[in-house]
Order: sequence, then C-alpha cells, then structure tokens
Amino acid sequence: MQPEERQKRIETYLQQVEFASLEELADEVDASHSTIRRDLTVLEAAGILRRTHGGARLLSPRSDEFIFSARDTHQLEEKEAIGAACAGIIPASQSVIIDAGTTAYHVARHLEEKRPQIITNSLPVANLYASANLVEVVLSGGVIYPRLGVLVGPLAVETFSRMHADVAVMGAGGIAPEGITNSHGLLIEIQRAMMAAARQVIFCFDHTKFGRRSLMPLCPVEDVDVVVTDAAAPAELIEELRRRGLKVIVAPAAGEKQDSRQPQVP
Amino acid sequence: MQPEERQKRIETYLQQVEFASLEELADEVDASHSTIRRDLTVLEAAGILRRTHGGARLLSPRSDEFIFSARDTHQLEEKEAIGAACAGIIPASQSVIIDAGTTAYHVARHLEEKRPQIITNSLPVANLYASANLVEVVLSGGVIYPRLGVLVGPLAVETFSRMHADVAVMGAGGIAPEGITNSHGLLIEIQRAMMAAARQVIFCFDHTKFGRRSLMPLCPVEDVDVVVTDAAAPAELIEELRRRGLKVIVAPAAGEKQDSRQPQVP
DNA sequence: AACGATTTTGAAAGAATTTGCAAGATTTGT
DNA sequence: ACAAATCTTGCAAATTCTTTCAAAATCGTT
Repeated sequence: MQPEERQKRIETYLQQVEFASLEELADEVDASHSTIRRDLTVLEAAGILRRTHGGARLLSPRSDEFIFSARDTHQLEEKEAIGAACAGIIPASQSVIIDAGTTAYHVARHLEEKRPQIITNSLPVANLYASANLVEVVLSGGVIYPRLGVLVGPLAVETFSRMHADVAVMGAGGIAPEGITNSHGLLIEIQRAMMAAARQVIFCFDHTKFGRRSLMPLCPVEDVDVVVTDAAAPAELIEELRRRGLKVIVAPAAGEKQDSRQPQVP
Repeated sequence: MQPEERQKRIETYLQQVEFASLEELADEVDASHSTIRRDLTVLEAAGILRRTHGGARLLSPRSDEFIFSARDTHQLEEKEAIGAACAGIIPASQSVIIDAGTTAYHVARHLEEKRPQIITNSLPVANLYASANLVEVVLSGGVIYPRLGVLVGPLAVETFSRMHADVAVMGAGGIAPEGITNSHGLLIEIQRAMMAAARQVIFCFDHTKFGRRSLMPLCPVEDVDVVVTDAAAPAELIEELRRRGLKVIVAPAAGEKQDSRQPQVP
C-alpha cells in the first residue's frame, strides 16, 4: 500500500476512536511499527494528530459534534417526536428563532423542508445547515460557552433585541404553574430577548420538565403562546396551561410517523 | 487505445477508488507501467491527481481556492508551516482576530498554547475551540455563507468595527506590488473592519498567492505590518515588501522539524 | 498505397525512496 | 531507582521512480 493511502486510513481510523495505540494502528493498516511511526511523524507535522507515548491522538476531533448531542440520548425519542410536531405547526418561509439546547435543536432538524430563515445562537444548529443552501442561517454574535456550543454575552443579547422574527422556538429547564425556569443564568437574558423579538413564542418541553423548577426564573407561562410536549406529560398540568390560555400540542408517542434522518456531517 | 482515452479512464477509475496503485491502473487500462507513469505525469500537471509513491491519489475535484475544507491537501504542508510560524510571533494572552479561510484557520490551530482570546467570523475556527476551555472564542454575528462557513453581512461588519484587538491574522487571494486582493466582495468589507480593529495586522500567504491578483482590491501593502509566507515564495517580491517597510517572515520548508514545545512556566 | 517524420510505447539500468530490523537512548509506571 | 515499554537512529534490502533508448504506431505528404 502507498504511504498516502496508509496515512489517510490512519487518519480516518483515528476519527472514529480519537486515541489509538501503535499496535492498534499497525494492525489496522497492516504495516510494521517503524512504518507507522514514520507516518505518525508526517501526520503530526501536517497538524492532523499529536503523537503520544504508545500511540497518537487526533488533534481536532469531530468538530461538529458537541457534547450535548452525544449526551442527549435521554428522552431522545420524545425529543424527536416533539421536534417533528413543533416543526409541523410552523408555516413555510418564516423567520424562526431557534434557542440553544437539545430540544430546540431537534426542532431545527425537522425544519429543512420549510425553507425557513433561522436565527440562532446555537453552534450545533448553525453547523446543521452550514453547508446547505436551502436554509438561510443567521448566527448571533457572542462568546462561545464551551461545552454547550452556545453563544452568550452582550453581543448575543443585542443581536436578538434588534431582530424581528415570526416565531421563536424555545427550550428551558422546567415548567411549573409559577412559571418557566432555566438553570444557566447567562442564557436567561438572551432568551428574554429572543421571546421579545418574536411574534409567536413556542416552548418545547419533554415530559420530565413538567412540574420542575430550575435555578433561575425565566418568565410566567402567560408569555408563551404554544407549548409542545410528548405523550407522557402529566395531564393535569397540560389542562392548567390550557385554562390559562396556552395552546398545548402533545406529540404522538414513539412509533408514529417519524423521520429518522441523521444530522449530516460533510 | 488513444492516450486521451486512457487518461480519461484512469481519471474515472480514480474517482471511484480515490487511491490506486500503479499495478492496479496498469491492469485497469491494460498498459505498461511506463505508459501509466507518463499518463500520471500528464494528469498531475493538469491538476487532476497527485502522484504518490506507488500510485496516485485523486485530489479534490473542486479546486476553487475558497471552498473551505480543513482536509484540503492543497499546500497543506506550507500552510501548516505558515500557521506554526505565525503563531510563534504572537505573544501569549492576546486578543486575536482570525480571518475566515484556510490559511488563517491553520494559524488558529497553533494558537492553543498561547491562551488567546480569539475573535472570528469563521465557523471552522469557532468549532475548533468550541469545546475547549482554554481558549475564549468570540464569534461575530452574521449570515452563514454556505460553502465557506463564514459569517457575512452587516452584523459581521458591525461586530468588528466596534471591537479592539491586539492582532489580526488575515488571509487573502493574492498579494502583488499594487496591493492585496481577494475574490469575494462580501468579505472585503469585513476584512477591512478586522484590520481597522487591530493594532497589528498580520497577513499569511502561501507562495502561490504571490504576484496574484484576485477580483477585488482589499488594501495596499502599506496597511500590513507583517507578512508570513513559506520558503517557496519569490525572493524579489519579499525583498520589495521589506523595502516598503513590512516585516516578512518565511516559515521553514516542510521537513524542517521545529521544536513545538513551549517553555514551562509553573 | 508507400515513405519518412514524429509521437508513443515498452523495457532496462541507475538513482531515489521506502520499509523493516536492531541497537542504543528516553520515558513511564511501580 | 529499577524494570518494562516505547522512541529514535542508523543501516541494508526491497520497492519504486527517473532517465535513456530502440521498436512500434500514427500521421501527413506524395
């Protein structure tokens, strides 16, 4: 096998495992230790990876995958159902503000056919459509909050306070009769700006969020137009929300028509 | 069989497999090794593929210099060397504006140990440090320009025109005695705002950019403080730039291994 | 058709690169 | 601090590349 092909295979293998021992790589591409060492030297000089004692580590691991998208296997099916249901009530060609967070991310994934104009402070959402020409994405400015991939700070707040959009798709840490709460103080201000900028405010909550109170109060439930949740949400709370003037949409349970598309990684 | 037909078949075969050995190609088009070698030389000169020891590799069909791809092997080694050299002249803990584009991206990759505050409109750069706590990244707002992963538009311009930074690390389409040029009109305005916001302006060019003129004029060379390039850049142009008051840094050629370890300060 | 000129092809010899191995130096873990 | 593992360096063998040259094919002109 030729050197370049072998190096390419080493690289792609490392993209799957991030770390690999010398033995492992020698076995993978079927070459001697010396050859692998030499390849690693080349790849390190090219900035692809960094050598370690006993192997190598990929330097820039899969850039478009954030911690949360791996972590969010919790209530994944429910969030998918909520995402589809929420996308269903949004008309085509609207300008849509997408909140950061896993739930809103799943809504964004279902919006492609609606050709929306998306306005967001979420890097994962931005990456989702970064290479698609169909969807126009406006990203707010701001400082990247590391593990979440959210843009925060005054720049982000200002962007939204000067925007006007048709819909805002939001998520939060909890919803209770006293109001909606969220855990990250940094996000509160941005979320309020998002809600103020949109004509219609949609909140998405999976059933675990009902009756829960996070650290910081975000807003009373009256500020919300629509709530989208899944079939396991407590009926009495849904009833109360409806009494107080909110439209509540319950996404059908898993097994119903579902789009199992994966986020594309170019 | 005619030479052109054979070369076309080599090309289409490579589009299926990406890598191919000499033996493989000789077998595929039924010609001797010598003939294949000659064909590969022709095809390499035409920019279709790249010869390797033992065969050939198809290089990315889209050779447009502004399509962003971190894996683009076009002048990869040179860009890596430039990235390392440029990062070397940036002091620690500075606020650094990073331009969009592949060359500036490679600089950003080498900045991790400097613990900089990075300000950028490049999604790839943002993703690079999105999950790292060591580097603070400020992303400008803007509309995502799909294939480039760049944030453009008034929001982006405004972000930079209100910022102040220590250094700006820039890239462009070409540098000639008449000035620096770039091909995308959308980027020009943003780049000017970047340069105005920084105390020191560093431009990175691989050697292919020297003497080149792109569509849009960006600025005269006098607006630049430092130029970083690789060893293959034409000496007389470097000399002229120096005469005109610019500091020119030539990164050591590929293969020169330089010590990437930083002195430890406890 | 036929002839000479140009190009293309295939093969062989020498140069360059790559590969695998082994000895000595360095790092890691207990 | 010592033992085990890993890394670097130097070297010979194998592979691959370039150069050179003669045979074959192609082409334009009689």
